[in-house]
Amino acid sequence: MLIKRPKGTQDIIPGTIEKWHFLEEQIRKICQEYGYQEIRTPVFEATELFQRGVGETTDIVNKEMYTFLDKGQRSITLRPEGTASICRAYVENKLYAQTLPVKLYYLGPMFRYENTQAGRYRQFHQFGIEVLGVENPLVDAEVIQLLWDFLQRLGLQGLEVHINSVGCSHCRAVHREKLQTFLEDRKDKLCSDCQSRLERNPLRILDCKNKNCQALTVEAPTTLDTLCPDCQEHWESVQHYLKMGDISFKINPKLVRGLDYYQKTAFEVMAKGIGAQSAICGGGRYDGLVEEIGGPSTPGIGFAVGLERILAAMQSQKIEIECTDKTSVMVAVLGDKARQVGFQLANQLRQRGIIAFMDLMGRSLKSQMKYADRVGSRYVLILGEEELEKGIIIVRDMKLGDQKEIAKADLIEFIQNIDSSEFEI
RNA sequence: GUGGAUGUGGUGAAGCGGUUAACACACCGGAUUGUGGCUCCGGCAUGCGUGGGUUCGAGUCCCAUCAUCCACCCCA
Repeated sequence: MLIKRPKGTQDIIPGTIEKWHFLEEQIRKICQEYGYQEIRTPVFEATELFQRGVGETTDIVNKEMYTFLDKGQRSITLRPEGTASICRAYVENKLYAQTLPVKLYYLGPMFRYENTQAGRYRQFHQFGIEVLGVENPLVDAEVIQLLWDFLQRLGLQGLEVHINSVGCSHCRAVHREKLQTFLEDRKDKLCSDCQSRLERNPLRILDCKNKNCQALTVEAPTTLDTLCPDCQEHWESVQHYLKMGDISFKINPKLVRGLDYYQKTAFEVMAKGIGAQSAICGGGRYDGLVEEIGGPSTPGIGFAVGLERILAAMQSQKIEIECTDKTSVMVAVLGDKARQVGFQLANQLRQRGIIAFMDLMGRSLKSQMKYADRVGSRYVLILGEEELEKGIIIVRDMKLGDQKEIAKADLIEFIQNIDSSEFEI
């Protein structure tokens, strides 16, 4: 093997692609039901978009971006997530001039330069939704509701929805100070990562995985402790609506998303069965992001789910994705003349919307039968010299193991109206 | 970026210094003239990730390198 696929990428081949089709169908269906419209943005953007949008202090921007210079010396980055691009598109296409809210969904590949492991890839796929223009906490609940609904429809069990409020920029500033004061005394005991976080982004210390740091932050002030009256009201309202929606959620005051743009509501969904990874979805509110990108002050909220992780969770829970094979017709021929007639026949069948194909390998009749069996064709049309002379075609039902002679002139109609009872003795 | 495991045909895998690299599945072909699923027979690795080295001799030992998987960090 001379050339292999790049690390962390995947070929989705027949046998697996059906699962993706199924997921994609479910996504489109539920989004339509909730009144969301699809948006497609480029898979690469100006690097600056993510630096500003996702945030300079994040891991994504610091170490995970696929960045390169194009031939015009522009710094380009393969999108590591969807929200920044969508806010950019919202501003660039002046969607804010349309009836609000703007409710969008997207589906496609994202890129992050990381070392791979179970449930983690360099090219992976996300489905996400974004609602722009709504401050009302009702939308926070609706977004989580859609998410929950989606996951339930897939049949996933044992999921945990964690939610938190990280407050607005005002309460964040208050919290930041309190937290820094609190941690200042214990600075020496923090891990080296957290020591540098203390200055740049102390909030992230709260969800450090280091056991030491976790112990140190047990008593630390959380964002929930320092919410301003507005944020507090919003937070309570979100919970109220969620309870109405019959969603079981856990309040996790230590939940801090890895992206800088989140404000107020933040949430994650955890699942088992995807290796050391557990998050299958993350989301939250990003009220300042559109403005940051140069648009009008616009509230926003959304989430993104990892499709590979959804599929992994489904597989570990043994949730079968049904792939119904459509009935197909295989045209088996014997001899050159028959092949030509068969070629036309297959064409005619396809014109009527029937799945029909021939052997392309020049196989013997026996092998053609075998092939039809392998690929699961329900019917085989057998056409040889004899049949040509008599002006008939043999129609064999592979499932019942019966066959019938049909006049060539009647064949198309016969296949179209086929009913397996025709073959029963 | 760091650590661990593994690398033999399409797949799963034997082989653990010595003639032509087991076996199973898959695939292809055949078992009297034109018919699948069962059975039987036959075919299918000039090579054991790659490059060095040790040795009379290496898939089998040593070194390097690459790749894959898993884990840390973080996230989808």
